[in-house]
Amino acid sequence: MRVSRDQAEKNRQMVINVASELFREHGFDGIGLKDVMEAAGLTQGAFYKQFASKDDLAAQASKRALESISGRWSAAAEANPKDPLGAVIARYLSMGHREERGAGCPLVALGSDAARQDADVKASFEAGIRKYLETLEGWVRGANSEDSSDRAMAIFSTMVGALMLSRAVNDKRLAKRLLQAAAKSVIGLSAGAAKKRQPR
Amino acid sequence: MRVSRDQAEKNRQMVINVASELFREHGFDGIGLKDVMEAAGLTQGAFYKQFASKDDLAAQASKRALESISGRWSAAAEANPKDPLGAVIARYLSMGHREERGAGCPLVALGSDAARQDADVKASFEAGIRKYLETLEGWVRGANSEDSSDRAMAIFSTMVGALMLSRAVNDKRLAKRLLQAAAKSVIGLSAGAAKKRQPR
DNA sequence: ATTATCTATAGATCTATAGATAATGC
DNA sequence: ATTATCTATAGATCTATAGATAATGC
Repeated sequence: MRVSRDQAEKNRQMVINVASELFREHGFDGIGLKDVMEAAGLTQGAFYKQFASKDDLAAQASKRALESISGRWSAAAEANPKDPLGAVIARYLSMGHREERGAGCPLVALGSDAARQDADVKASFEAGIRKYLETLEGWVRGANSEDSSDRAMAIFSTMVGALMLSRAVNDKRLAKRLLQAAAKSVIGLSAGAAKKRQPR
Repeated sequence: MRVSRDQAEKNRQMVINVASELFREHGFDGIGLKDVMEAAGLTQGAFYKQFASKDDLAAQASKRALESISGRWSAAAEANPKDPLGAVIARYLSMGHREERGAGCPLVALGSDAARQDADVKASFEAGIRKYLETLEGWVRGANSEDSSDRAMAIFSTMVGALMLSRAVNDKRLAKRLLQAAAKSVIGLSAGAAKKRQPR
């Protein structure tokens, strides 16, 4: 029954990966440890040698999910160095992303849930959010660095909010309009209509 | 044990009100019917004479929560007819709202959860979202009606997204910056920098 | 007579733990 | 000898139902 340390570590990673998907699909409270472990090819009993608690797994799975999407942004940006933001929003604000909860942005899939979780889970989310903001800031033109930072935050909020709203409605036409309106606005914001704002 | 029809209806309304708060605080899966009924001053057994299922209550409580916030927007707007949007975002994008999950915007508190619920719950959310967008559209200046509609959607997405992100992080300073950056952006968007867009 | 609410419970499921088992690592 | 995983289970909790009770509504 015992497996090698190498295999044990691989199993642990598999559990985190599987959990990062299942949590995004069903919420932290919507899926049990039994289902997670079985999806990873193990039984429930192995769980507590790998993790301290369900909350512990939630924090690690959140971290993994955020890193995986962060990786996708980098890839999209590299594939389109002239317009990285355009490449990212074309995918992020798409109906495809709307319908792909388990593999999509964890902030949208679990953002409301995260607010109710313990500090460790929130720490995973916070680290992920900082990372996204940093990346966006590099893609955005502002009057100064504070302005760029504000702009990145507004853009990110718009993206996250639009995708979440699009998933909360039944009507696909409304969902699509929400995504498109957000895309239009984000493009406008990134171009930088830095009018009133003076450097300090 | 039996109460009058009048009282029974009052009890039902009380359950919906209580549920609309508890769901926002703990999520649809984070609170049991026993706790909801007890918070309403009844016992668990009375539930199924009042509602068909937990999903049924979720749909009705969502509707109630969205209507209650919608009412607050109207009140804020009436109190400040010269700048209704300003009045609403001053409250919506505040740290006070961030810390008041149970009584705050249900889209932020339950948006991620709503995506996983049945069509009835989503219908409640959709109706609420349409109402907010309609209200916002009246407060926004656009080059034409389609443009106003797009603007309203982008503004609403920004507000919802920023509040959700602010709740998903531990650091209150970052939370506050997210809310302020969103407020700044929303004010800019509502003023209407309708440059490139020509009427059709 | 009807029925809103109560107590009690069925049956499923959830997190976490205990002890057995069998393969690894020394 | 150690330990990763397994089977089994404790104890709590969840949704939903059944039957009793007592007040309403006719």
